[in-house]
Amino acid sequence: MAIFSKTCEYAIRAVFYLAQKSASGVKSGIKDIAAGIDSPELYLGKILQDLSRKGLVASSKGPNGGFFLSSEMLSLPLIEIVRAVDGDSLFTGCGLGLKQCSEINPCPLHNEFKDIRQKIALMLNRTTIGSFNRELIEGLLSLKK
Amino acid sequence: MAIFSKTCEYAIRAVFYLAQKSASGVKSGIKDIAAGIDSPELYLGKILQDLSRKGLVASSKGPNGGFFLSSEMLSLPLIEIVRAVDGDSLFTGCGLGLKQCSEINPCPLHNEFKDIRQKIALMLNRTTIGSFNRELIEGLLSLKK
DNA sequence: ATAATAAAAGATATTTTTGTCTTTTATTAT
DNA sequence: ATAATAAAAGACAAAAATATCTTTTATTAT
Repeated sequence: MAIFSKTCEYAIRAVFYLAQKSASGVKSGIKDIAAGIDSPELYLGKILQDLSRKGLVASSKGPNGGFFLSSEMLSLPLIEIVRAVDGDSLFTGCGLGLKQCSEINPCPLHNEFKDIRQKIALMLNRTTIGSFNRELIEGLLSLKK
Repeated sequence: MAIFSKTCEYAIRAVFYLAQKSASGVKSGIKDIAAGIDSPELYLGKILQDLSRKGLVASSKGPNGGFFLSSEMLSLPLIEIVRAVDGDSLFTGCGLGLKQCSEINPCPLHNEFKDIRQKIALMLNRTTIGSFNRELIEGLLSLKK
């Protein structure tokens, strides 16, 4: 198992890609993005449509159109993307899948998971969508393969 | 998304259930276990068969038969179950799904994930299958609902 | 106005995961 | 030996996630 769904992995890689392009004022078509992050083009289209409806990425149609991020979007924490795509089960769900797991009715790993979930949330909260622009532009970080 | 697959959640809950029963020398049938952890009976059968083949749980057929854990099994770290069911992608895979992500070719979240994966592995390494027997017997911990 | 471009939307297909059904095999008690 | 019990195994089914195909809508440049 991975931490994120495949859909969410594509979404995160796509917004990192867009962040880097948007910082220099460039819009990107689905084709570009899919090539840039090595994802299935049409599937990625669906994902970005969804993020667009939710206001986490911007888009414009027609010639010279494409997807891009506003400066406000660039400074959103990455957790917004994860929440939009995978929901918040990663941050609130029981590690053993119990619906009624809670402080007063805990599963065996309740406290252990509380700790781990919190660390994941903290990491995703302090990482903004635009965090890695410099390293991405310099080619120090990879979004594909 | 959850950290573990549903299959793995059932597997962990089942071994915790078995640990508690096995500590008092009792074998459990699939029906018992499924009722004890609120899981689909036949599906759980498959999961336990698999763990049995891999030597992580013991079983005997026929009247008075059932599943149980040896004392060695009781002291195995929980990570053995996770590895057997979900593989080790949780501990080694890239958080963004990149096949070739590594120290020299890192994804943007490489270091962040290294840290988190390590914490998960640590937790699963120091938790043994029998860790929670006392609390389970006393009814302080829940394995169902 | 028209043609070209690119996202949006809806329908469909494939794959993986989860769950069920049926038959077989091993063990035990009578 | 026989019947009852319980796991093992194989085939099948349903649901969810992932991926693709086709048509529509909006925008821009000519």
